[in-house]
Amino acid sequence: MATGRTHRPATRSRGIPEATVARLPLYLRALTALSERSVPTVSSEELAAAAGVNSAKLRKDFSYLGSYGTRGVGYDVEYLVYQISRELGLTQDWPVVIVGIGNLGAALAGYGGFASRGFRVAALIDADPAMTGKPVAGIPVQHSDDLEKIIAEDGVSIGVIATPAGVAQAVCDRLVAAGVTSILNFAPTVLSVPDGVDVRKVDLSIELQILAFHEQRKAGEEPGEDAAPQAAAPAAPPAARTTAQGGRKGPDGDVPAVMPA
Amino acid sequence: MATGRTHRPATRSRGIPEATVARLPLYLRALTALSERSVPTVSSEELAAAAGVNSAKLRKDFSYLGSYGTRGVGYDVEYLVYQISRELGLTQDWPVVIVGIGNLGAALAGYGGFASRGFRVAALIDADPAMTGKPVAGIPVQHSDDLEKIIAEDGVSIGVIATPAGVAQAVCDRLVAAGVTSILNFAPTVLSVPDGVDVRKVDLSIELQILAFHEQRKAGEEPGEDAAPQAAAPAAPPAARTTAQGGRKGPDGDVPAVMPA
DNA sequence: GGTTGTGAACCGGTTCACAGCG
DNA sequence: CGCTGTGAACCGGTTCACAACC
Repeated sequence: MATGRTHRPATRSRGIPEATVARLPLYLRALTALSERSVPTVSSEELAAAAGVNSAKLRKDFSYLGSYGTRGVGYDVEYLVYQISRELGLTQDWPVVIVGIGNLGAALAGYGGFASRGFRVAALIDADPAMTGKPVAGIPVQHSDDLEKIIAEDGVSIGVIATPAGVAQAVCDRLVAAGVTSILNFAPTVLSVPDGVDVRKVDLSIELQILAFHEQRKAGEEPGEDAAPQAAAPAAPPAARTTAQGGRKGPDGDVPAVMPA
Repeated sequence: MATGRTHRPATRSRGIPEATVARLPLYLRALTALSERSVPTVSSEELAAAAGVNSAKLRKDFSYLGSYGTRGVGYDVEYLVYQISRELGLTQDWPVVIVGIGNLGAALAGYGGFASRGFRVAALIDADPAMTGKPVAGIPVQHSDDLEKIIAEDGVSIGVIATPAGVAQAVCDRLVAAGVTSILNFAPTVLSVPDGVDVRKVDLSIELQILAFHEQRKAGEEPGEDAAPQAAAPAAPPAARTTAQGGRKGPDGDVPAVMPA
């Protein structure tokens, strides 16, 4: 989530927890698969397994949508597919623009999951004049000069930013000014937007770093093998750290005398 | 589930909250930018703004790492960069394999943020023999037959899956069997892995659906009443389902074909 | 003065366990 | 019976606000 608050004006009626909303697409995917196999009903247990969550959580999630199940039986697959789709707003068509048609943008344009589920790539936009007119994934790239016009004409409210980090904020500002109120950001930058605009980010490098953290810990936990290869440190002790870490240090003493040098 | 206990074996000492870990990369990025501008110190307030969080949260996060700040002054940028890097395990080199060199895989291979920060693309792997040997982002693609060998030889512990959903689980299984213990999954599937293996997923379509949910709500909030447009509803209420169980829905059930798939 | 570090209150979300119902 | 729906306990994380310290 980005800056400011946008949510819940005390509207307790439509109050679906954010965590639940984030899982609905997961349930929907599992249900769609069941639907394709013509499975008529599922129990919370089965569906939960397919979605990779536990059944209590799933039932609680569904309870926010209403009582769509049948005790002793389970959930009607088709019915639930429809209810979740509607709740997520997928019964309507969402035109989306992708800005920045580099490797990533091109990959996104061709991504299958994009076209499905009510999302439609309304336009591909790039600042490079050499790209203009070139079809990518069957859609001709348009020049960013026309960004505002494109958004207005197609009534686009969702924008995907796949530009270099350096221009992401500028692109974001233009998108927002043109009327976009939801942004999916692939650029490694923190975007700031006015209230009422939602931003979600997808950041490869952050994900990898989180994995590295756990990976490192796994290595350190193993028997004998001691962690912390402790590479050469960029020598940068805290300015006036002279008097030692007298008081508290960390959760538990951290490494002895943090001194890199 | 052998021990039921998975990760975090009562990690009392090194107990950094998961939410904090997820933010460290963000702080690191902001700090790196400051470092490049030769800024010597930052206050929690400034750094928090740059990272898009609030300062209390940032200070609390840092408190889990240790007392690395100076009261009345702030944090030493270089020192903090080092400490966070070390905490995240970025002071060592992490060889990574990318499996599935389609549009997305190729984009990832060339992604800048990948190479930086201690991650190194050790190999690109694809099942298509026509791809074998072809250089992508300067790295020759290898055939998936050699997956196990590649992982063993390079000591790869992090794998990125960018294959079609249909083969993602199979690829995952092979990666894990070969010794990979952290997986970043771009395929729209729930992967199941044994205990001790971490999986993080990046799912474009889920992100879009979450945005659509909020977008829909924004549209509905404007007027005083929240009566949804309500498209043609499917006849499948749970109540009347008493005996209808046997008569299955069959091919085009009664629900509007909301999605292609 | 300024800013960190942190106990304590608070809040959202998860899990438990069982009542309710088919 | 079996399975859903949900109140209540629980837990992790966020925010508050202030004491500790430079």
